[in-house]
Amino acid sequence: MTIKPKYKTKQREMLVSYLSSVTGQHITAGDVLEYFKEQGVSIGQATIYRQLESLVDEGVINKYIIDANSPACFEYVGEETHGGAAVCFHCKCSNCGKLLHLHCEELMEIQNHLSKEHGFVLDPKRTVFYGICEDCGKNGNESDRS
Amino acid sequence: MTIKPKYKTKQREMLVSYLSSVTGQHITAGDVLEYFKEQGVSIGQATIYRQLESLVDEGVINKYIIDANSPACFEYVGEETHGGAAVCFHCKCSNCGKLLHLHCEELMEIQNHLSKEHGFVLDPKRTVFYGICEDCGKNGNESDRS
DNA sequence: ATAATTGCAAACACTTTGCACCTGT
DNA sequence: ACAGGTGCAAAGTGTTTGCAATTAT
Repeated sequence: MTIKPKYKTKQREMLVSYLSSVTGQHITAGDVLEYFKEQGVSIGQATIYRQLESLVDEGVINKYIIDANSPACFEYVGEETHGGAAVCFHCKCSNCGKLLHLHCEELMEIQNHLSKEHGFVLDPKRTVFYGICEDCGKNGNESDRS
Repeated sequence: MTIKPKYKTKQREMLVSYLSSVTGQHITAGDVLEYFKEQGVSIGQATIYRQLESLVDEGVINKYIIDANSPACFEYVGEETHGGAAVCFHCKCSNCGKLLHLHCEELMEIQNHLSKEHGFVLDPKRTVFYGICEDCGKNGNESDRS
C-alpha cells in the first residue's frame, strides 16, 4: 500500500524543498541520497524511497521510467496543481535523456479517443512518451545515454 | 555490446519456437524459465537473457517495459517482420494493474503528429499510457493495486 | 498518548557477468 | 580447431520491508 502522510517531518520538508529547487530536472533516488550526503545531512534511503512514493501519489512529483535498467527519476510539479489546468505531456528522449513538455491540443485528443473508444481514462501526469528527439534524430548520436 | 548470433543452437531454436507459439502474448524472462522447467527442459537463465537480448536486436521479438518494478516482457513479432507492421500500444491501469494492448489506427496518428509538429519520433515499445481502465472507472474500486 | 515516520540492515526481484566447459561450423 | 554459446553461481542494481526506536500531533 501507499503511505498517506499526515505528519510534517523535517525529512519530508527537506526532500520537497530540494526537489522544488531543481524544478525541471530529472532526479533519481540516488541523486537525492547523494545530495543529502554532500550536505552532511543524514536521511535513510528507505525514507527517501517511501517519501518519493508518497509524493508521486499526491501528485507533487512525477515519476518517469526511462529504461528497465535505469533508476526511476522524479520531477517536481508542485503541490497545488489541481484543477487539471495546465495539462502537459512529457516526451523523453531515450537517447540523450532530454525531456520535452508539450502543451498541445492535438495530444489531448488522444485522451478523448482513449476514453471514448477504449474506455481508458489517460493520466497525463503519469504517462511519458518515449522516443527520439529532434536533435538526436538528426545527428544520429547513438553515443550518450541519459 | 550485443551478441550477433552465428551458431544455430538448440537452446535458441527452442526459445524462438516457444515465443512464436505464444504470439500476441506478453512473456517475461521468468515465464520462459518456468515454461522450460515445466517441460523438464534445462536451459540456463543466463542463456535466456542473452538470447532474448539478441532476438530483440534482430527484431525477432519486441521488448516492453511496463513499469520499473515489473519484469520486462517480450512478444514475438516474427523473423521477417520488417515493414514496421503490427504496432501495438500499451495501456496500463494504475488501479488494477491490467495491461491492454491496442492495435489502433488513431493512436498511430499521434506518432505522425509528434513527428511532424514536434520532431519527436515516438517509440511505442517503450511508451505506456497510464490511466484508469474501463472496469475500474465504472466500479470505482480504489482498492487493489498493481 | 499514540499513530505515523524514521533508519538500519537484511531481503528482494530482475538482470548481468566471469569463467570453465561444451558445440556448431 | 576455434569462434561462439552455454550454464553455473556469484555479483549487481535499484528498490522494498521488518522492526525497534524516534517524532509529530
